[in-house]
Amino acid sequence: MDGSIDDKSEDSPSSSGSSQPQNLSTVVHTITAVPTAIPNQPVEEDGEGHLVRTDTDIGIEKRREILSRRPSYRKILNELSSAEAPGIAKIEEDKEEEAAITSIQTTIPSYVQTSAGQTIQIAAANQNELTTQGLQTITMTNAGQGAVTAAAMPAGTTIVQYTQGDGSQQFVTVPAGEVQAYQIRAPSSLPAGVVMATPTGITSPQQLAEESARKRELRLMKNRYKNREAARECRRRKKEYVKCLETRVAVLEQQNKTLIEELKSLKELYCHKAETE
DNA sequence: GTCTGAACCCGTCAGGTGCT
DNA sequence: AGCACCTGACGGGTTCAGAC
Repeated sequence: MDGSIDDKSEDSPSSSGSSQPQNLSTVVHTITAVPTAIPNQPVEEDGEGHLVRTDTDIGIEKRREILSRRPSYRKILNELSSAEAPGIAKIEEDKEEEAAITSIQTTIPSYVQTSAGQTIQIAAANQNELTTQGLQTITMTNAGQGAVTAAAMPAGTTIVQYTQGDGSQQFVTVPAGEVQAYQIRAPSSLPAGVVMATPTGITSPQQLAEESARKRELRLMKNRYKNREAARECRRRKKEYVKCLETRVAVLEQQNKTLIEELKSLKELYCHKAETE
């Protein structure tokens, strides 16, 4: 790993526990390299309550063993439901779920990268409504702006404006001169709603390097988004799986009770019969 | 009112798995 | 081999109940 991106403060405003859509017009540009914990290594307490990683291979092997034995929740649950009693729901991508996923996809933010390596998030209420046709640029003169805005934006800052399908307008700002250097396009390789801005007329190696770094960052961003969704799904399935197991336990306990009762009554019947004979 | 620990949720990363 | 997907682990945030 070349250092992870600590984007919790801005890239993930919803990390507070509520999974709301990310705020409109959020500027996403904090990319801080921090040492990441290496997961999947055994952990020990250091005596002060702090967790310290150790290098014992036992933990790794154990985990491998567990991993190699454990199929996905989807598989487990589906097997359970096919082999077991009714009432245990199969995990499948029903239409409701698909609809939900679609709605998530259509509300994801869009990103435009600047040449400074910053990523500006364009939050579109519906990605289908984010069209290049709706894009306009306004170059600020820095005169007569409101106090806060003027202070935050240097002269010549360009505002990218786009109009959404519902008529509402969104603005993002880009440092002077950068917008002119970009073509806004939506490549098919990006997730829905992610707009990539590519500089035109790149010639120098430095620009190429910058561009490849930008592409890498966009790819990572795309992966993170996908993985975020995947993690949500995984947790949902896990919950469902646990619920299913709980239901199964309850059913089996009830069966057990019934069988014990049956055994009791049969025993009594047998004893009674033996006495009379 | 403040502290604290537990429970829960979320995003991210790494590594495994299955498919092409 | 490369890719997409899945899931465990981790760290951080929030909420809430109980102790002081």
